[in-house]
Amino acid sequence: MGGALTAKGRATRDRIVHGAAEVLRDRGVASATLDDVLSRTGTSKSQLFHYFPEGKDQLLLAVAQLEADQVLADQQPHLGCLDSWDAWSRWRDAVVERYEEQGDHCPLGSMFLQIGRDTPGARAIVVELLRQWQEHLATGIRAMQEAGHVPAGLDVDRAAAALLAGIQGGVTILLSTGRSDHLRAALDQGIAGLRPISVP
Amino acid sequence: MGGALTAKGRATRDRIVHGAAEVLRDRGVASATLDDVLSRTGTSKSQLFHYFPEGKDQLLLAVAQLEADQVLADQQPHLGCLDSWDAWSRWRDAVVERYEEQGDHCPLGSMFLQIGRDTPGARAIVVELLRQWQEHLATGIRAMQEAGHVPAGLDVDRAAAALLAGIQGGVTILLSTGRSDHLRAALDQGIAGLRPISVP
DNA sequence: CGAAAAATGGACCAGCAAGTCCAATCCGAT
DNA sequence: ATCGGATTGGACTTGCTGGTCCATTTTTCG
Repeated sequence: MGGALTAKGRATRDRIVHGAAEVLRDRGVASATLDDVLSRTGTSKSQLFHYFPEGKDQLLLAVAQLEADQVLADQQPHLGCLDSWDAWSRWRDAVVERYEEQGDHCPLGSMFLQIGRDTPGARAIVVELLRQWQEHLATGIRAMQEAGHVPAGLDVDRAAAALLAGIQGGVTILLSTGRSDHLRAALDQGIAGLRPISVP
Repeated sequence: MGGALTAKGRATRDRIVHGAAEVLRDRGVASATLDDVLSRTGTSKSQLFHYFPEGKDQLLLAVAQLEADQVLADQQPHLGCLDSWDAWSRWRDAVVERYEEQGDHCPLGSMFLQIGRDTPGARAIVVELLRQWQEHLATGIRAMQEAGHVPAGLDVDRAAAALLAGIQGGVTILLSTGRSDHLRAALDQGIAGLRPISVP
């Protein structure tokens, strides 16, 4: 596995990972089998185990990483420049749209049930995703603070944490019920909480 | 299955369901087998399939219902009488404590990955749980409103939805990271959002 | 070119777990 | 007591799925 990977090999490996991601999206983690992946990607078992010697878990981990990267990528460029109320609003819409489109499957969430949350690699992926996500939010809030749009006294990290929790929960509920009301409410309230108190 | 259940039969059925719940908590849904349940409860396969003719899914569904009921029960009596700021504070502490103790497993969440979210029964259970939960919150907010502790103009259902989303997300993050910061932040901010704007 | 390394095909294996079946036993009602 | 239905025991079947193995082809590189 070291560095011995030709261009062809890398291509095959990528094909397997991406194909596996598709299969997991379609069939769900619980019922997706290696043979599904093989037939979808037109590869053989020996190839799969050649590139993922540790088997299914290793493949799932690779897919999890792929999906994790996608989560933040799908929120760009909005998430990267939260420096005006308008930008926050556009980001909000992007988040709602992304998860409404995603439908009723949760590529990342399901994966950790299968792999086990305490696997060294698995936990690291989700922790790192959450960290980066929250950092982006905090950066945005600080930018607003410096521009005087958000009260200076506001606890940035706490606000970012609460907002992130609201999103997570909103998505969870969207997955369970098919309705995005909670996600919208959480986003709106989270953002509203940043605004300075309007003195009548 | 109809009404033909003697006292002994009912006892056995209950023993199986509760034993299954224990096994799922210990081993996790993914790796729990029917044989685990049997050896834990000292029953035989024919008994299990006698009381759950539709097999494993039916058993999991029964366990899911059990766990769903437990979620709200564990928040009582606080959740039922959210009529003062002090009561809200006690409820908050109860929620945090409950989920900190629960550790890193999510009996309900994991179950739906296994059963499939679109199973007729599965979705109904979680939807009903969320509905009741949110209703309790809304009732509490309305009580506070009538007592004049919460601004009359506040959109109760929206606030309850956002708070519920925050809790869900906080718990999700607690499960993933082991830290309860987000849950606490979401609860605090959600409750703080109810308070009237303090005019300096 | 030619050898070594990488990539590939696909048959095969092993184990496990859900579900079936039938015989044996218990229990309540007549 | 006894008859019928409820309950129980546990061996057996069946299908699937992750994983192994080795022969073959392709690529790389001196």
